[in-house]
Amino acid sequence: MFPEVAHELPLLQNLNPEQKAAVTLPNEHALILAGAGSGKTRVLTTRIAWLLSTGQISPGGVLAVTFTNKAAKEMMTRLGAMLPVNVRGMWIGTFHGLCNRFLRAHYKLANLPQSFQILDTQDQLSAIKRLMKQFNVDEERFPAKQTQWFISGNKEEGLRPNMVEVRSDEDRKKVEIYQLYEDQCNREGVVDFGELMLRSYELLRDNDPIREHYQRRFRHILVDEFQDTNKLQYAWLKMLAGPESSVLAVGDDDQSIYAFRGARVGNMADFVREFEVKHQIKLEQNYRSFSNILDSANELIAHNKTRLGKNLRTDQGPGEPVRVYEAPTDLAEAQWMVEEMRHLVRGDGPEGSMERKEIAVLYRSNAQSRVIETALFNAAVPYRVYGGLRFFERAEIKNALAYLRVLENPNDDTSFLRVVNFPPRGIGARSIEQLQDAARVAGCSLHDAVSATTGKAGANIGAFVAKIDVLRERTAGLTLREIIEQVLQESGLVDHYKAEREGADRVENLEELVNAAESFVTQEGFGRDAVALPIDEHGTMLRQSPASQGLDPSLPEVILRHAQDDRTAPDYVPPDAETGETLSPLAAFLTHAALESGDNQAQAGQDAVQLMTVHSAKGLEFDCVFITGLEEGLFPSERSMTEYEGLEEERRLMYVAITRARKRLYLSYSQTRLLHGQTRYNVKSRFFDELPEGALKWLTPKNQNFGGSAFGYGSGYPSTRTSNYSRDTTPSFANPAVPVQKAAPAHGLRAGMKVFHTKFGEGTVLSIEGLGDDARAQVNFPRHGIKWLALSVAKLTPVT
DNA sequence: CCGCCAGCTGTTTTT
DNA sequence: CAGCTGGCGG
Repeated sequence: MFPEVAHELPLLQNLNPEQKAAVTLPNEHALILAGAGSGKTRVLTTRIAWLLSTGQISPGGVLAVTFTNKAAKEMMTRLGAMLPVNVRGMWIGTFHGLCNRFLRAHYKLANLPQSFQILDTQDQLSAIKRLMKQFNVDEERFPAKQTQWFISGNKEEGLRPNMVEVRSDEDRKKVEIYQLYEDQCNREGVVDFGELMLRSYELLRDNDPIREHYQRRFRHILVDEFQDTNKLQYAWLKMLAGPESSVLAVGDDDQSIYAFRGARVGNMADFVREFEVKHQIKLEQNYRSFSNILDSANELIAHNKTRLGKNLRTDQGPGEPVRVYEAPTDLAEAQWMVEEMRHLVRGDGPEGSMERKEIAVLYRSNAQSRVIETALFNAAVPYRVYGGLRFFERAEIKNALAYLRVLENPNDDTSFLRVVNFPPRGIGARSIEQLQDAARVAGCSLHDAVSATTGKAGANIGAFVAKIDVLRERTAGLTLREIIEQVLQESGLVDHYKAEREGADRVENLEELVNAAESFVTQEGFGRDAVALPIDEHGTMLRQSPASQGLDPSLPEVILRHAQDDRTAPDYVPPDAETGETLSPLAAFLTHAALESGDNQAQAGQDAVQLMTVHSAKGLEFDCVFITGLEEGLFPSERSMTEYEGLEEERRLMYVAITRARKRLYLSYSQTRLLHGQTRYNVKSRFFDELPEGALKWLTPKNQNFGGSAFGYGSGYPSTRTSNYSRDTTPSFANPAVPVQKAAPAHGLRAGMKVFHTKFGEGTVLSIEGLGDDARAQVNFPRHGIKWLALSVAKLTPVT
């Protein structure tokens, strides 16, 4: 089948010209600049479906990579709905998930045990702490957190210890720790997230047959959220893309909000240059929001200097104006919001009632959720907070997993230490230290060092190890469910939490772990996350029986034909090519737990208002969105304001926030906010000055001061108490010039003001605290940095 | 060895 | 304000 025919495929119906162009691109590198709400995921999945159904590629030739499991799952679901193809056999997954799959397949070449386990961020930190203690590294000078950041940062740059540039003694020490950490991980047979990526990259780089095989295999590489890729991920993609491959990168530079964790928007420009990209398509048609919302987003983001350039448009009308609200306090802001929501849900607004789950409250930092939660709770409005600990990160779950990991791999010292005295069994720091010394001398794991330890100190530990070893023997041959049940019992975890006053939830979670394992086995089919390729270490593919290729028999003939040629698209766990050894269900489940940390909160099904940070809202959409705390120092955040780059990222963050809304958008801020136990006086965010006045509707007068005047809830509905202002609903509402009635503090300073100091020169007020003689201002002086100044002493004069 | 209390430190997050 | 960590006392 050829493109002319393909154009008639039902797949391509209802795509706009740009989308269609993107979906049917020739097999060459391409960059799709996909604006918010422009149907990005649809284009990606349709592209894959189109390639498959026109016979241009077989399922095994596709590699599609995302950042989150959620995105990967969505892609597979949507693809599965479009084509009767077994999506599990394709390489669709997260960067780390795919690297895991790759390393499992080539564990020998990667120098890893077949059942290597993955350290999450917590595990990594405790491994580093342990190591630093052991080597007497001064934790004052080298905080473990900072060391962790150093190590992961370098891995993400693709740098091994010997490649890190050393510019000071401190650097030298850090590199030394980095090296020791690597040795420790290798000894224990564990890898961290960065290692999954880095080792995959190096294996591809250093092994020609392997690289060439995968390059030949993956003729189509599709990358989602390309603007979020870091240096190593980019290098990895470059390594996988062969002369015959075409890379389709989809991204939006305006939605790059993860620079703080190593994402390089510059990868987009590099990609265009280094891959000699021939096709660049902009998806600017937005299917999500009304134009008042979209115009606001467009005008705001236009204030950024470094952009590839893109403007969203919509066919929908202006819709409602963007409502702006100023509150005297953070509590008042929250209460107003709750009141507003009740109207929306009750349905006395213009467009009928709204579901609670279609209302989202966004904020810059998690700390802001507290006041809002209080207000919602008091008003008995159901709500759900995103963020916080995910299922597999909870302490009780991590403890259970640690037992399981020690069963699977006795050399996993991190896990060993986590549970050696939990539940408490009389093993103290003293005995553990002894054990660690013994292990270091013998150059073995803690587990193996036990037999060498003698005396009283060793007795308890000996009992522990014996218990683990017995458990390992006894659970051999049992199902995953049975293994976990046994471990939960025999470890004493369940009993321990049952005895605890508030342990009921934890016991429940442990039971939930059994369920999770059960559904992992039945639904997922164990080990499917760890499908290895039937290829030997010379890069020779091993032939599979067609029946085992996991293909739906109802597939279009053309796909089947291709699939039969493709010997590397199985959907089951292939054994090791030499020994026939395969990953145990337990090891597979542990991998799953590390790579997919699970949902973060229960009661997902309930119709509840959604609370989350702007970051976690990325990729989601809601009928109604409240963006709260739009204050200088909060959003944009204080820390970002010193550098221009930082401010641009804050602006992109705001852009992401605005574009989450479909129908209704509220922006609010408060003059006063309780932060770190102190009242802070804030001014409204500069972002307000960057929005189109015509699209906004101020529910409170601009710059209103709340010095005692009666303050009504400006809900915008005629039926409720309103302020005297802004009752009309026309989108092009021009704000009347309201006289600024200021009861300004004696010093007359506000955050955001430029001031002059006789010694430090000109600076910007970041915040003001305290009243009267206690009043202090935090001022950022370009020359001298950020200073706190007592206003009764320092003479600051405003600069105009 | 366990529990308590003082002191500190507070963006954003996925894997 | 609050949650967490680490140090110290029982």
